[in-house]
Amino acid sequence: MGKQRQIPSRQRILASAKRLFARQGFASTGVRELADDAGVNLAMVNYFFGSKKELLKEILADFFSGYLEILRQELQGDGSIDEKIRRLIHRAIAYIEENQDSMLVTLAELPHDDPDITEYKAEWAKQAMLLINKEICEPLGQQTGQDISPAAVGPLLISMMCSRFLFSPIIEKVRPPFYQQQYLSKYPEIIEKMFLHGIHGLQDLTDAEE
Amino acid sequence: MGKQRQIPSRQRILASAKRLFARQGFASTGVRELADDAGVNLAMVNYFFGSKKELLKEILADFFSGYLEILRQELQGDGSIDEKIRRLIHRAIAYIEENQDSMLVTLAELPHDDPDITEYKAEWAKQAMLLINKEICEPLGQQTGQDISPAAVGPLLISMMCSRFLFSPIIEKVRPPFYQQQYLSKYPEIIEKMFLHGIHGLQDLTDAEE
DNA sequence: TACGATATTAAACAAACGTTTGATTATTAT
DNA sequence: ATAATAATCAAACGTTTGTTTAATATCGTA
Repeated sequence: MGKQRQIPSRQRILASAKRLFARQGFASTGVRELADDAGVNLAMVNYFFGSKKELLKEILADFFSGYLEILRQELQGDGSIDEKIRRLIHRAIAYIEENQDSMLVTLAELPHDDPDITEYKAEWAKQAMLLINKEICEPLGQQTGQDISPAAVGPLLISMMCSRFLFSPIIEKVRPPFYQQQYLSKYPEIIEKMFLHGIHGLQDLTDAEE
Repeated sequence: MGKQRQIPSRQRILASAKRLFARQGFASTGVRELADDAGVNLAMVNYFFGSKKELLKEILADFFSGYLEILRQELQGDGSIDEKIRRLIHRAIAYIEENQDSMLVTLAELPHDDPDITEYKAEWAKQAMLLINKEICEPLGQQTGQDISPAAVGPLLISMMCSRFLFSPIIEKVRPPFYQQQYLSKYPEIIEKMFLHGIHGLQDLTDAEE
């Protein structure tokens, strides 16, 4: 039928889960609906993943580890702080765009205090903040004398990078008059400038590249 | 028993709903659990609100309209753009902090495409973007020559202001070493400086007030 | 007191939920 | 070809879901 025989069932379930969880929420998506969408039998979900919640955990863990890996690679590299931040933002946004659904699932589950999942999130946040503290907050503090908490900068950074994707389902419905195709391609640049120099730093992005 | 007789049932349901929806998610919170938490009979939820979803709608609509009202009052006031933005950010963050649970419910429901609720969100987003375009983007464009889309600025602004509250349930679990009481009181200032001048504009907030 | 309206209650409803089972088919290695 | 392993399937499990109903209680007002 519609189900592509090439792709193994496990991957199809995972792909459907990301899309459905992102659009309807984890709790609002039934296992039957998920199995139908993936074109597999109902029992296959628990066969491959053990339970519905374990499936969610895998989606979260995947997104977490991917983001953390980018954080490591780009922040521990060479160059000035600004250059590091620039690289990080551009790569992270590309990653978020590629894994948009996973990100939406992760973000929607962030405030929930399910004990099974809380540990994942806490461990991830801890490591991310350690990195940001060492590579951004401390160096920046030595330059300017201020001390800013990674507990403020970390959430701020990721919130800024995700903002477009969090609101895009809505914005697309308001298309005329405000949906401008142009700004999408400049999005990473906007976030980079905003994070470094705020809304007054956006001046020099209209024409010049970099 | 534990239920305070002074407060009418309808309000108690609403209060419990905000807290439970924020901590467990809307779909994961059963009507029975909600009724028990509020100390009312199961049937009272549908008696007052019609349905579980209508209850959610009321929470969303309340938060939406409150935010929009602040946007109107502060952006259409007197002063330079920077002053307007400053006022807006400080008042909006206070509002978000007061209605933290409502905000978390709203934010978690943002990406979901339930047709019943989508219209609410779209209408709200449209009006917010109209305001931001007229009072921020257009004036700023005349000053600096650039044109930035309200479809970028609107989501960015609210994402930045909410970042702390979105991650606070997690951050509190990572307390040592990064949870610093100090930064909480400076949070509105941090967001204000970040939005206007980026991370390099944070220098002058350590000692001086304003 | 008696009335109409509002509020509260216990009980029941069908539908959907996540999960498990045991049999059957495919696939792989011997 | 045969045995072992993995994958798929229909069916059923017991709960829990949101909602409704009809009876009762509470209250302000005439």
